[in-house]
Amino acid sequence: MVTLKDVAKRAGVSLSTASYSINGSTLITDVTKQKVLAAAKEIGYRPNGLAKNLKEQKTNIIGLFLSGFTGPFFTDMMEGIQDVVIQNGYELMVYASDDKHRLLVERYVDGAIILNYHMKDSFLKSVADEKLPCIVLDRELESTFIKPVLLPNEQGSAMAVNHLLKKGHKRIGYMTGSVESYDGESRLKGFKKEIQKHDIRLSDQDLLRADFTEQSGFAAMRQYIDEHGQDLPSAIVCANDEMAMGAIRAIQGTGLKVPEDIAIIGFDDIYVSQYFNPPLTTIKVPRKEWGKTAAHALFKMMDPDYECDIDESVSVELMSRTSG
Amino acid sequence: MVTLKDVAKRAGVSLSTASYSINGSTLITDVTKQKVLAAAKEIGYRPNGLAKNLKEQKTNIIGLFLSGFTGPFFTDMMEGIQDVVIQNGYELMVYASDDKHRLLVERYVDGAIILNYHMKDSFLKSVADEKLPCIVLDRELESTFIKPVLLPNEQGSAMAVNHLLKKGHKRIGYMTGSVESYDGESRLKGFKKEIQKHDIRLSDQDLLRADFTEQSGFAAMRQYIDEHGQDLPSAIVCANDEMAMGAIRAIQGTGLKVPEDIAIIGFDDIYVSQYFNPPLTTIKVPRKEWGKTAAHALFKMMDPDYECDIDESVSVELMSRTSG
DNA sequence: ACAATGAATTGAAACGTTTCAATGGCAATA
DNA sequence: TATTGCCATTGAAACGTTTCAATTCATTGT
Repeated sequence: MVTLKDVAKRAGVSLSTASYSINGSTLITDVTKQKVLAAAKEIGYRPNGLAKNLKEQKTNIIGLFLSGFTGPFFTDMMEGIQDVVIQNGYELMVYASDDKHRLLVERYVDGAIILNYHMKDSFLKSVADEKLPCIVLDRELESTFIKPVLLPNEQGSAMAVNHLLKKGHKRIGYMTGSVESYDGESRLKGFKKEIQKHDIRLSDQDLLRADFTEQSGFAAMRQYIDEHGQDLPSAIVCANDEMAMGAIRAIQGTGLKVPEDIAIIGFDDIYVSQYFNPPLTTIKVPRKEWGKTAAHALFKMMDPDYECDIDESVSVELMSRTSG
Repeated sequence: MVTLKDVAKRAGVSLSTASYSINGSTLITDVTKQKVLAAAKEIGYRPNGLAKNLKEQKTNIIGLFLSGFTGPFFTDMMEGIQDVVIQNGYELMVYASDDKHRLLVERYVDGAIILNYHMKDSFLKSVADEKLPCIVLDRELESTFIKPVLLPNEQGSAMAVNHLLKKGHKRIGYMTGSVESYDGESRLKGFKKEIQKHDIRLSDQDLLRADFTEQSGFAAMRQYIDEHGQDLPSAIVCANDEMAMGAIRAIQGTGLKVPEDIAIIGFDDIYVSQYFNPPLTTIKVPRKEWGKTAAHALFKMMDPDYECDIDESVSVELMSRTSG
């Protein structure tokens, strides 16, 4: 491996001069600098990031920690984060883990954005510190070195409920996802709150549980219809679009019509939703903006004087299409 | 920052004993080991990955280097790669860059999978070496430390052409993406080859160029129809599904019908395609398997004795739906 | 009782950088 | 000519580990 030492030897200067030259210090004369640069090029020198990081106690990398790459939801958000991170002279590295979270524990990053239900609150608290501030996107945890940037899930659910009430629905069901998901649980909470607010009774029977995938939505709905025959709500709100799509397919499969027999509202407004048949009424989440906001918040933690150009807070919007 | 030194001091042993204990060496007695582990826990010791990596000249990280996170295409592939990488005791880190590619140059990874048209062949050649083998997914470059794992694009295009010929089409157009894309160009090449093989004339006019996004497909098609009025091919093959969907929307927008007036075939079989209206006929790319194959190939380069459990080669399949 | 064996522990070098502090040389000033 | 001050360069320590080689110490065999 070609090291700075080799470059220095070749250029006939000391190690430190070589280092200064490579890093463009003003101390070094141009002629020496050129000599070093030429030598580096000749022997194909590449700086060793690991050594540099060890010395500087800093990687210039921001980590995005996910529980998995699955689902169409995250790419927009990554783009948003990436934009801001690059703009600040850092790199973004995306990482999915369910167990040891090594890259976080072992300080591979200068800051982290967390959207990973596999990480326990206590784990995050033990890991976040001055040199490694964290933004959490999936829990309400807050401390000196941990700040949440959350979606207005409850508000979104309320929008969906009100939309349906306005259309005259009297009995509204809900399909929720896995319990581990913060977004899932807070969407459910918002739904229940708004239902109560309007003095509507919500029987346990009308609360379906699936796991956010389309398949699970399909299966849950199919089973629900099998069990409760003709005694169905006239509308169902789903905790995400994929389950909504699964539910719709299940309903259609039994000969019922959406939205005529059962209206369905989703959440997220993923790309497919507008093309689905029928086009999905849903709560739009501005994923890219969410990512940007998170990244800005992170840089603000890393540098209290940091100036965000645009720090929009995350808001949510009802897309009224055909399905509900 | 709590270091191993602190742990050693606290446990009343030497630095090296502490290190051996943490790493579970059999040399150390259990009682000492426990003492060290307890001390580590008490003061909240976390190993410093950077220091470790520097010493070991190895990160246990595999990098996936993309040009961007955009588009629905990549998540499946990431999953495939992730599975294999984890299974081998490594971590996967995903990274998008268009310029300096720092994480690759500075040896942050032990191996790399490349799908990034921003990286020049010469750059890759200069960067790949014994300690950093590369799998390329987007070019035919091959050397001792670089191996390609490619999609059978030409074969896929041929399938599409033959499918259309069998349906009686005599004049088939093609919508291609940006020139930088290997997949795009080889799909085009396969199309031309198969067309020639059947002695069909392909006028330049019937070759549309867009940039792989749905919008660009829409725009290109719209303009094409505006310009060439009634003189249209009866079928068009598109280099990916997104453009196909854009093209279909443009066609439908002028009152024409798909597939009755113009048949459309896409490429990739992204998730949306089956739900599109009309459901998209397309060439299915097994993205997850592609990822797995690439990862296996990489580990084989990193260790010639590496045994893959399943090393399927990548194949492609025509999904005959409604659009073409 | 003493050397030989072996196990447990430790000292110290190394990984490739950055950067502080020290050095050397040279021109300008006195 | 001797002193000052500046500038370019260099030596050496440090970052937190791992691991080879050396050391200590108890145990065994003779």
